[in-house]
Amino acid sequence: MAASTLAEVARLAGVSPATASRVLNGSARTPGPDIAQRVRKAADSLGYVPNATAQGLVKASSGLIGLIVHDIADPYFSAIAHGVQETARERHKMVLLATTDGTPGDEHTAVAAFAARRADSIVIAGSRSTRREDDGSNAQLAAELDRYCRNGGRVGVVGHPVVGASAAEGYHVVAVPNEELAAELAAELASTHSGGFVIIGAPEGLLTSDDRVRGFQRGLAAAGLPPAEVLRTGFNRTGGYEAGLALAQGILDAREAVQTPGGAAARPCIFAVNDVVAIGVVAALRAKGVKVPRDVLIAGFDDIETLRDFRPALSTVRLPLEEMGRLAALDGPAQAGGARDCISGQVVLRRSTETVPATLEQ
Amino acid sequence: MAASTLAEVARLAGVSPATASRVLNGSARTPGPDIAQRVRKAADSLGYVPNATAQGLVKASSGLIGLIVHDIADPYFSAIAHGVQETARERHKMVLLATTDGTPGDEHTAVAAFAARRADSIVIAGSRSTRREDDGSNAQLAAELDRYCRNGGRVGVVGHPVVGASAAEGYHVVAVPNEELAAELAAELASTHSGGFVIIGAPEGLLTSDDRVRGFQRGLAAAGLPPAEVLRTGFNRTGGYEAGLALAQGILDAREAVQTPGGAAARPCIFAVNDVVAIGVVAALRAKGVKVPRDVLIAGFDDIETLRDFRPALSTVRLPLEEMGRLAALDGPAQAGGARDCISGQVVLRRSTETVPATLEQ
DNA sequence: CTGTTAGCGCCTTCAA
DNA sequence: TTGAAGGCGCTAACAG
Repeated sequence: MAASTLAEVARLAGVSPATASRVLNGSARTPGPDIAQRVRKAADSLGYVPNATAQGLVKASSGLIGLIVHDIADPYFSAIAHGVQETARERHKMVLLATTDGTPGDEHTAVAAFAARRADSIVIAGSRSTRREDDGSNAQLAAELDRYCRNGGRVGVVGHPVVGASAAEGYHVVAVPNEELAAELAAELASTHSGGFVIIGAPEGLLTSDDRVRGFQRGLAAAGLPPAEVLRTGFNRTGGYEAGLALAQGILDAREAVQTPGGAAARPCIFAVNDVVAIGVVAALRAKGVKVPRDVLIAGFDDIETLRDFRPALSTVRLPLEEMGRLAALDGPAQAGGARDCISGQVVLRRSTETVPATLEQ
Repeated sequence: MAASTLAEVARLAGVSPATASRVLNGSARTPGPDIAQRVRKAADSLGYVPNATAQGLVKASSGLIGLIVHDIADPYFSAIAHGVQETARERHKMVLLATTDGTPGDEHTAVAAFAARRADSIVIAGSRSTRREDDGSNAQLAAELDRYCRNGGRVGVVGHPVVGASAAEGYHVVAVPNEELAAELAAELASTHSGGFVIIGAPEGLLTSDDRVRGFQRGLAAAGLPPAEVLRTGFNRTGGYEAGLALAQGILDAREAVQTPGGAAARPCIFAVNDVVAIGVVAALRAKGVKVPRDVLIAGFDDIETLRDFRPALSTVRLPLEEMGRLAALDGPAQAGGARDCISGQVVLRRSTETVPATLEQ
């Protein structure tokens, strides 16, 4: 049994569908007050719910914002989703959700699905890749987005522009100064830490990770330090955990070795390219008996909500995740001219990189 | 500029729209191979994207699943959302997201919006309330859902049935044995813990919280213990934090007092009605210098993903959150007969309730 | 196997 | 101010 239609309401109210339509939606001005009353009563008694699908067909706008994330249960993405949702709310739109599990090939499918539903705009979060194996997916995604924009759709991307996408009308990037912030972080750490540095990054070709690695190295260089060793691993907690396991023994050995000569000066400092990875690293280290910051320092990136109650308190770079989502869901940058909003982050040092003498640590 | 239409494709291919439609979608069987080829090429060259809106209008199904949560950034809800998304994926549907910030009044609005978009089904997560002030919202929500179901919509609710909703066709509850599990938890804790118990619950009338409080008390009673004191606070981290602050001084005082007589036997055990609240409590306690489990034991409920890396490891009741979402998004219970699926949970004891002698603790 | 016809529910010209 | 007519893009019946 289908819902009642505008025609039924009109018939019951003894008016034409057109009139009913004018009353029930804000078409210019509501007709005669008496008529309006009748129509409204009829609609009410029938439990009339306007068919947004049909409305969307005749109007241009569908009132939908498409959102693409890797995993909605990941705190990084759910924070961004929260921001997108806020924009949607204040614009009286709804959010359509698609998840890709990080598979680039699924992105263009999602875009096509959104385009098919005539979403007013699309927000893409999640790291871009320039890896050889993703060339095909990138091309497909770029083509799909291009077409979508050409048809009047708006696209907001969090982080990097989609690889290969032409800077078409309606294409909008919320840029994150990953490199600069990573450099700042490195500078801050270098100012208090004298030991070696290790970077735990995602596989090369993941732009977000690459930027952060590059920035961190640049920061070290600027401080006159040698480049950090780079470990490549999965861009998630599991990847971090594996990297942590790989590092643990070395750290313990080094600690033993140094015990004799003098002090804990040699404890290394780890930079994980995001908090989720950092958390995985810490978990592995803890499992192996390595203590932070006693035996090793560590910093992450993003400042996800989870960190609020994570111990040891993790040094990181705070990103305004919700605002990034909010901005990406808007139709374009605040200032006209370039299709690019740039947000700002902030280095946040916490206990995980405190370099107080080891003897004072528990 | 609008996207190209089926008619354009048909014209370019020199066939009728009907034929083009048959080729581009799986209508029975694709027409002549040569024709099909032509149509496909035409569609390709025009960058044709079928208009799902129009398709939804003529067909019954819109391919949409509506999901209502309090806050998508809350790990409890994002885990459920993940499950819903999984079902959506395997059914080739998309998820429409609505958030209410816990405001019951927003729920019926969201349902109406979903109904307007002709969502195939709606999933509602988030605690039901029987508080007086929510009577109106409950009634509106029940009415809206009823109408939606009558029109052929399917509703899946996580936790409690919507207050006042008639058990209509298409209405489906994924029941959580909150009371039983809380009782089990109490029993387990009572078997190793001899001190007093304190429950930190949400305001009375929030069904999930009420069930857990009741179950916990029942479990204590079954173990021959007196009922726990119940503290009412907000059903979120902030509420937990405030409750924690309120408890901290008393715990410290009690600890001092007991120091003289004998041992740490009197340290209390806190049961927070969910993990998020428990985390807030722990944060407050930590800020006040109260250590867990040295000075106080604490357990939560849900086993959200965040707990994986939370220290001290928090005792809790594990709920299959993703599966709950998955089930709620299915059209009905596995076994026919009653519109009710019941999932099962499991008490998980971790360090936060370990009762080893205080002297062995760090 | 293909093309024609008739709507799905609604809005927006137009004419009255 | 109100009603009638046409069409948004697509599909499902019918014809041919």
